[in-house]
Amino acid sequence: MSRPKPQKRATVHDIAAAAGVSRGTVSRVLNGGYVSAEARAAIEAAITEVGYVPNNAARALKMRRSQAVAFVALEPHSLFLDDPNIGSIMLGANAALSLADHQMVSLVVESARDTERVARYLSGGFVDGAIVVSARTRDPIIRVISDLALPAAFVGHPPDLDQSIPFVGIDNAGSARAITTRLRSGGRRRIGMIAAALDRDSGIDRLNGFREALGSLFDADLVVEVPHYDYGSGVKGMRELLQRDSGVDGVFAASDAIAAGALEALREAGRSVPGDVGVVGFDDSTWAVRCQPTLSTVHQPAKELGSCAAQLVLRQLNGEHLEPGGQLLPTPIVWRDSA
Amino acid sequence: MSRPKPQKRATVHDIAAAAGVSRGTVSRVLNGGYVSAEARAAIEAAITEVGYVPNNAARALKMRRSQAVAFVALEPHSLFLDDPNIGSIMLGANAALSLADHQMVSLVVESARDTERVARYLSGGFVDGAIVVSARTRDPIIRVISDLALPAAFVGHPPDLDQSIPFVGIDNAGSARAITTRLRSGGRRRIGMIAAALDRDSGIDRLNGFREALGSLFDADLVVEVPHYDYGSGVKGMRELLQRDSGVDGVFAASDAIAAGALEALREAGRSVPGDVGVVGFDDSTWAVRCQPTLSTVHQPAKELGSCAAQLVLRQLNGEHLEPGGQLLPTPIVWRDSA
DNA sequence: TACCAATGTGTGAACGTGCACACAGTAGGA
DNA sequence: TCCTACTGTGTGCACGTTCACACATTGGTA
Repeated sequence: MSRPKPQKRATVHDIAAAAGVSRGTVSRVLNGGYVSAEARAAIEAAITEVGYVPNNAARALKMRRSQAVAFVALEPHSLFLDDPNIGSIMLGANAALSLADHQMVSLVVESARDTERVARYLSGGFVDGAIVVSARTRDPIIRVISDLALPAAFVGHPPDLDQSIPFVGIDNAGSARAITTRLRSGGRRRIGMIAAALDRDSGIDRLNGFREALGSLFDADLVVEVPHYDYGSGVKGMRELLQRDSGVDGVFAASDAIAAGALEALREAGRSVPGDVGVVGFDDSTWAVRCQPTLSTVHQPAKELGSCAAQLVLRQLNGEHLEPGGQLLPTPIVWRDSA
Repeated sequence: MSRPKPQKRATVHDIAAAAGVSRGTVSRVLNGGYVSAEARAAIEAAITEVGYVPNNAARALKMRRSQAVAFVALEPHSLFLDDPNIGSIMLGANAALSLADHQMVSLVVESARDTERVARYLSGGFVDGAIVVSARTRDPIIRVISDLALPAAFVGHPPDLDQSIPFVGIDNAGSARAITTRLRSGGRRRIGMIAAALDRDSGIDRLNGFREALGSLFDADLVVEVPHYDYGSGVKGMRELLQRDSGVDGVFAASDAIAAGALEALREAGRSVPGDVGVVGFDDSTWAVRCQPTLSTVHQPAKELGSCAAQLVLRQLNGEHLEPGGQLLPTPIVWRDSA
């Protein structure tokens, strides 16, 4: 595994020599400062001629800044493919970082091997900060960031999140309460839930909100737990729910993908939606409009979540001291056909 | 915008001092070499005590290698959200790079501003190579990579691709021909196509394959062009196709998302599928199984595309000289209910 | 004349790392 | 005894950049 060095590239020295000046002057042309018109012209000519590009690694070493921010997706396999929010969050973060002339680099964490490598990468000076999405309780990455005091922001927050790290999220409990209440106000009495991802704040809070909204109507037997927010979990979860109680007339699915799966299972079982059973989801993802019937759901401002998280990191990078805690973005309910 | 430097971090000097040895010995502990047992023990103790982490930026500068490979997604907005393949390709690439202990960093290019910044990033020494997905004809990024002679691989290849850059793809024309032929062999006569992304090789080749398969049956009037591979384009495209000829009995959609949209438009128009109209898609994405009816489609080995592209980059990084050209992965046809 | 400010340029040091080299001590064989 | 091989350690340099400083020239003012 002997790896040949890449071919030599032009440096500030080379263009200084070509333009007949010193490297200091070249640096001033690149970064601003007093430079005479003729020197500037000669240097710019030399730069375009040899096709010089500055070496970011050297700059990062000297400046202790890379102008890059990591976007860490702590996602198991299926989620990354089925969760439509992650893409929107990324695009929102990228847009905000782009405006501040920062490069977003996104890192996928799938395995333990990935975790260790990403931790090394984050601590190695290649990035100035990090946006962390969908962290689970006690994820090692959180520890690394906290130990390093790397400027960071979370999208959603795990229960044991270090209080010094700011976050942006939505009011999962409140939103779940609101949509469950509306479902209930339609006159439905036997309302179940397909709960998912109970190792994350989002999963736990949605379940809590559901329980609060039902009050005395709540029946723990009508809560089916599935591991992930995906379609397949929805199909299985709904089958299980029907088996536990064939009289359910309402279902709160912890995500749109789960709701779509539930619709499939209900079709299988010959139940009509919303006639026999009302179904509501969560996310307002592309799933919501392509289902039959279209889903009533909680709109999640994914793009805004991304850009807000980016802002939180950028503000820390500018030396601002953020008061601890986070902010919650509003989540309007979208009422469609499924309930 | 005065930005404070991050707090000082421990360096090799610090742990050398703490362990009572020289920096060279510390370096040998980290990278292998002759070190006595007691020196090693003292150094390792010092490392864990002060929580030392090596500075990758300095290492990258010295070694001219970063152990990182860029994954460049040249995707307009809608595609990144609607194309399920991009996620699988990413995961495949990440897995392969992970095994070789390389960090995958993915960069999103949405705007002209992004293009310029990503070009700078790629040329700045932060990555050793690049995987480029879904490049369009004459994309500036291609030029940058080619000028820099950055080890790279493409997933799919634009028509004017520099021959020295290897690629991995699928036989779009052959696959389109195959599935169109099977659709035709069911006895259908008025077969249309919803063609998309005609500024890319994939879009062009799928259209060509369709034309070849139909031969004399081909009617240019039954080809509707839409800009993207997404659901919305499918709905609009199918409406347009029905307007042009209400007698169509078969449709080849350039992607599963488009096919799903077409199903929606057909439902709107009161046509049954596959009774009145047979529909086939392309990608075998999650769309295919969640449609009603489920889609007959071309399976695209997204994960393998990602890992193959990663291998191509890794081989160049190991100094291997690749013969020009690319490789095409097989694409089995999956026959389901929609045709 | 002497002094200061403004403009323009060159030089040395440092960021943190890895590697080549020099050097020291020990052991074994001719 | 001398030469060589092996193990172990310290030092100087280079990677490419930016910044602080020194220095030079000009023109205006006390």
